[in-house]
Amino acid sequence: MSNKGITPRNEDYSQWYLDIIDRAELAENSPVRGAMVIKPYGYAIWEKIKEQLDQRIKDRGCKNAYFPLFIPKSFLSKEADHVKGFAKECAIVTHYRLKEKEDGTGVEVDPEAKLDEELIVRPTSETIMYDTFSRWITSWRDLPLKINQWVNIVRWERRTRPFLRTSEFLWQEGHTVHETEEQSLEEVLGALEMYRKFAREVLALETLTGIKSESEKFAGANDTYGVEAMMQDGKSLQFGTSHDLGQNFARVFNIQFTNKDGKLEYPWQTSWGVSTRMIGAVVMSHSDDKGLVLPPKIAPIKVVIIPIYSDNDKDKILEYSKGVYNSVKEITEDIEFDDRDYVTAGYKFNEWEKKGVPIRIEIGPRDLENNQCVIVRRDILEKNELPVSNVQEYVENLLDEIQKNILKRSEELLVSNTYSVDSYEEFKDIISARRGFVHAYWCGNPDCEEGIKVDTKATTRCQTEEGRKNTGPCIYCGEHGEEWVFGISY
RNA sequence: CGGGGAAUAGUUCAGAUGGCUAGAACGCUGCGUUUGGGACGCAGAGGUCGCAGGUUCAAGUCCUGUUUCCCCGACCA
Repeated sequence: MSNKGITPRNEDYSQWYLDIIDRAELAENSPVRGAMVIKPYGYAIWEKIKEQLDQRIKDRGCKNAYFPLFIPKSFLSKEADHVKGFAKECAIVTHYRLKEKEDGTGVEVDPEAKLDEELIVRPTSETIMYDTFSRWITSWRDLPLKINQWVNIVRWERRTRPFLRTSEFLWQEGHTVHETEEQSLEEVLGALEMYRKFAREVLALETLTGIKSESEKFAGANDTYGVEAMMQDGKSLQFGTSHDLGQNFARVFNIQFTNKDGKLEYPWQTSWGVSTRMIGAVVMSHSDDKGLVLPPKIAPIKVVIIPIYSDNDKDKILEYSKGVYNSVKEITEDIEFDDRDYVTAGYKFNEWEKKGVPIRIEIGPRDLENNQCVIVRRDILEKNELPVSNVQEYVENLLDEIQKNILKRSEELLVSNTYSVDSYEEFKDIISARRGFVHAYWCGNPDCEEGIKVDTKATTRCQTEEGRKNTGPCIYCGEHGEEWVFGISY
């Protein structure tokens, strides 16, 4: 299918996903919406992301583990606020066996095999992990405990959108337990900062980080912090969170430890996660009319080499370009040699651009003659001729340069779509005309927040550290308020 | 869960007022010519028109029911 004429501001972003996802046809009558198949190319992007983030998580002292997919219903009943946030959108296992239908037309659920206690397919793993933690932790010597897992989770969303909201998705969830409140707060902010830096350095995304309002925070947390990226249409996309859980879960799951003074205490906990939504953020932030633009650090294929030949010079050109291939391969393993002879060169150019491959090297008769090659960079689609002797060094620098340039564009997008307003009129004008991030004063009253949402569709995205210090009259009611960032969220 | 729309080839769709032996584009297969920006010619394969009833000499088209999908809200990462 063609993807010609896609504009970055076109809200039908699903066109950008053609190379990386597909849909699964699930059973008839299934209420599951938006079942997502991640294609090999899309999964390779995820593996790149995963590998680099996993290293950073381990550098923070976390160890990877795996906890069960199924959570006993009673676990979710323990934390009242927590269950309020998830109970309504869970998949529930009620039976454990099928049997053949008597008329021989297939299988049906065996009514004899009803579970005494239903199992919930994890929407997040706090409860199942903390039940175990209560047995792992007895002494201050067991702390801090830092556990991470890479798993799938299920949330029975009423409305799904490819990559941004699917009923099943992949993520990483980190869970830490600490002796003191200070240590846990340090962890919450540390994880948030890890995400912010990861977004900048690997995904080439400038983000806004800060604390969430009461209505936006995670059910069961004292405070939630978020990582917000800005899409090209000015809408905001939250792709990561970090929660200060306080002692809420420790109390209900009875996690206790004996401190250095011999006293029994509840520890302080955090949890934080990012999901496949990150891929959505990358795609929607960087892509252009020709397709994806992937930052080199997460591109499954960083360089593609396209030999251009006719029958009479085929062997010579293949041999020559293979030499260039071998040379570049010393820099990166993520390289593709596209010698398919059943599609034309123009078709290949287009195809690799659609997939967002950062660098393309074209080699044809002219290059063979001049001992050169043609290098095209995906981010700005600039074409250069280059002596083959310089290829290695040039490619290495260019990958770096592309990564930096994409980040720079992301920074500029965020800066140029960030506004400060004092009046509600001004607020409404900017939100409706440009969306973006709008700094404004808000008194903290949920009614004002809700009123603003009803009027403008904008919600509080987060409050930055400086924002807390800036005060002024609430744009909605005029009462004393602090500065918050508003935006329209995906 | 509210409000709209749609269901016909692998995909996107066309088939006013019933006449169909159901089409197009792209994709797919074969042969040949091509290959520096999505190549071209020729030949082919591919559909019980979402499902179930009904009206009619005749239903993709009209009626009833049903299911699914998409979009917009509410809810959420």
